[in-house]
Amino acid sequence: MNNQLSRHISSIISISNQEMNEFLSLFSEQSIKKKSYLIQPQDVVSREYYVLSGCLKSYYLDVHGEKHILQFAIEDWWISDFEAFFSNQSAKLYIEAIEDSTVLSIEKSMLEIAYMRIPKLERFFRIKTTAAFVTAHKRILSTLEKSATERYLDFCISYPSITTRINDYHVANYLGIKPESLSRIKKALEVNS
Amino acid sequence: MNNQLSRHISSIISISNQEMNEFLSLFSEQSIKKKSYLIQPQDVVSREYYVLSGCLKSYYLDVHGEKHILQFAIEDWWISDFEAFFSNQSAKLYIEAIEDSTVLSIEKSMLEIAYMRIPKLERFFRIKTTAAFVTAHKRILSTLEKSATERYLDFCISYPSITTRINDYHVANYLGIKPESLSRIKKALEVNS
DNA sequence: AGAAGCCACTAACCTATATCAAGGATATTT
DNA sequence: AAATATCCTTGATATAGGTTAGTGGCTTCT
Repeated sequence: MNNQLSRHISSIISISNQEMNEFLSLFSEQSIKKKSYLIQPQDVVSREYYVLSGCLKSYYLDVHGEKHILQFAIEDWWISDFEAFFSNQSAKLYIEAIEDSTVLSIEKSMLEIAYMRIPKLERFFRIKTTAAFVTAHKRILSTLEKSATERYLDFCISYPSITTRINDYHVANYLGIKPESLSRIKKALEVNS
Repeated sequence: MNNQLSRHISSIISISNQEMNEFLSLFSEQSIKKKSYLIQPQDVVSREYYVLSGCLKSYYLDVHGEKHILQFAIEDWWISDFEAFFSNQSAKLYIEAIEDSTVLSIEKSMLEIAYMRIPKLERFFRIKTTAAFVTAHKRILSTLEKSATERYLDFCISYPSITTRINDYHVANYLGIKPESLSRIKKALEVNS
């Protein structure tokens, strides 16, 4: 089936070819055009997505109309409205493609069946979730401790492949500052270098 | 062995008495006095902790000497320097008791053995980690979207049992503001109520 | 009970980032 | 290539929260 996802899984757990094929058969592939949505608020979130190519973002649109980006996802990353997916709530987030993208997705009920048939998958997703949890904690610490300038520099270092692909206002939304402020921050950094 | 932990586990997965006892036997119990530490920076973090009673916090002390609280933990919560624990790095965080507390702890190598003998535990910790991940994402959104006043009110609603037990400067450290600011915020809230 | 330290509050001033407004630069579409 | 929409930059002004400093009231220890 899909080589990219199978390599991704094999890098974390060992699993027989038969089990791998059985699991991969539960995924379906879809293309999504830039600026269109995989998920919008109120949707039932029955799927999580694995990115084969392209770039997407998940964000919350607050009552003032401000976007707040929770995560970006490029090749080999997983994305969904995880709160809604795990808790069977309706979506609060948008998942939007910021480049033409291709994703694989699996439905929650299929995933539960897979957990029963192939218990090792619990381990795979436990380890993936643990890494995501640690990343989220790092981001919390970063916002508590650091100035917008420092967070911008951290972002550029942590996600160089994303920084160069997306517009600055996405980065500003992620950092929790206004595009105008990011512009000023970048200007100040140029002067000092 | 320990009833409290066994109830906690049984609320999430079903597991035989024998497996439960085998797992619980891997934990050791310890008491810890208020203001003393389970973990300090540079420590090897080989254990994660389950709180039986009391209250602890995990925090990062930045280069300016500011504390930034990542999490509190009261009865039935898990706490550790998870980044260090999962990645086998030395600690960056302090875990400090803010009340006299009792905890159970398990060593990482023991946990790995338990995963092999009782694969259902992968499921238990996957589900716990997923919940923690979702909580962390909510906190990230909260800091992106909300003012300090709103976050303070959210905190009081989300963790009423913690708010009443700890000093305000802990809450300020958690919210990412100064105790002086929290004091002003509380005063402003009184006037408007 | 007295001393010491800790914690909450207040006030005046300071700074980083937001807000509002406008213009210029780059992409994208036709 | 022109037209249009997006994106970035800049300036003037506003504001939330930080900083510094002082006071007084609690705890906790002896």
